[in-house]
Amino acid sequence: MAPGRIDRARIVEVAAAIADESGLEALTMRALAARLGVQPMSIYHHVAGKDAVLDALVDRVFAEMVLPTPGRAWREQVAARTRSARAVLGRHPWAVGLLEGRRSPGPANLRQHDAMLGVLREAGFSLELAGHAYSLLDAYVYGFVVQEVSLPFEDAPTAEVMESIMTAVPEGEYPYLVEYAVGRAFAPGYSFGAEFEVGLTLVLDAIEAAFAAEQVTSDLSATMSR
Amino acid sequence: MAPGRIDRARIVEVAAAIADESGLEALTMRALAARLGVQPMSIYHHVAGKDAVLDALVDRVFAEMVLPTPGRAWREQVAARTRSARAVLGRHPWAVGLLEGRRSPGPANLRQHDAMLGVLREAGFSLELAGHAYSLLDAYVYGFVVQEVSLPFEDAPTAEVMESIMTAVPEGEYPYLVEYAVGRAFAPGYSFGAEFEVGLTLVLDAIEAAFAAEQVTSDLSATMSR
DNA sequence: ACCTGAACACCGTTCAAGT
DNA sequence: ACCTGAACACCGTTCAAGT
Repeated sequence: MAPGRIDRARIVEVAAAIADESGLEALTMRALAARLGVQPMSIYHHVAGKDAVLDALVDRVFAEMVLPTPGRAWREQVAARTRSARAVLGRHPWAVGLLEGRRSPGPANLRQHDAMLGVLREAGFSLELAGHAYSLLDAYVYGFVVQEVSLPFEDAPTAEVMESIMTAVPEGEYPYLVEYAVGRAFAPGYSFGAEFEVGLTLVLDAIEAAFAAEQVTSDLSATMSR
Repeated sequence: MAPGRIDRARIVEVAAAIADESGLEALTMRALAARLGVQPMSIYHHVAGKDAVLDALVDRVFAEMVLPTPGRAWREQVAARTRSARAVLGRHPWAVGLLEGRRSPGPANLRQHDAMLGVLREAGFSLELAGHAYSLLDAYVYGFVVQEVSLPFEDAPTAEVMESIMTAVPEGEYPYLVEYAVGRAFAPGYSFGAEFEVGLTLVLDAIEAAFAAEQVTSDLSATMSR
């Protein structure tokens, strides 16, 4: 591509690269322009402003997630898309913060919603229960990622980090927290990331149970109306 | 208080007021100073910088949440604190966005963690299961609030909003989403907020079942070692 | 000890001008 | 049609100075 030739897609692509590499606060219109080899004002010829770039960025993230496909094994489809969503949001840790307050879902976001509802509906979920299930699953993914990106350390804490945290805690102030840190969170082999599958299983179990209960009721009413 | 006399507590209090009234983007050091009746630079005498103000702001939010107290009825205690967390985060919609990437939990945050783990441990949860349960519950609350603050409308959508959303959607692109909107989300009486209790019940049911399963195993091993 | 004035190195965006 | 230069009204923060 010739320098100075830019379009909407390229702007969003470069914006994502900057955010991935240097964080959201490094993503300024001026930095974006510099990386595109163009003056800041040129960008405004292709997008309405920074907010439009951020909206597009969020939708780009949704586009990276796997789309579930309807079929008999709803649980596997839903699990796959939920794992994918978590992985994608983990790869772009700025994305979940960007989500907050952004009230204009893009096409990729809508497509995700549509596909998830489709899987549940085709599996036989009522409209109500499909809504409950999707809202719970999405809340879980978003919330888990929020937790992950606000851990006081990245990946596993080093011995020094653990030491500094423990000494910073006033003696006896947080007994259960200390018990948990010593006995589990700071124990060798523990990683917070592994909690994801545990929670996902609990959530899916709960949804499966609710679905089973619904099936029983609808079978019953079908029988009764016969 | 005499004008020009400021301290850390007052700075954080006024910062919260600005964010509540006008959003996070309105919270600038200069606006904060103006409202405190002081020059911008005076603030730096009491806090390290804007980041310290934001950290304090987050902890102020945690301090607003109800603290669970240990007791026999763990499920009620946990439900109460989870509802309280959701209500508080809903009252300060900027808070959940602030959480992201903030890796220095304050005392009120630690106290919340400690109290929740305390309730579960005193009820007989193993360290592992207490961790699973708390991580799931917190993910649910954070994620639910993220969803709530990124709905395409505030509270219930007006007829015009619904109309404009529906006409903006390409014909037949999102069949399941349209079905859900027409049949449920835009139906009279529906409010997304009500999904919270449904999801919370599912989450608590799942935790209760896991706890029961754990009790059975530990009773069994107690019997076998006799 | 606490507050201030001036300044620095940034922002996003408007507007009028270039080609 | 697309890009630019200069400017405006902001930011957070440093530094040296006041009281």
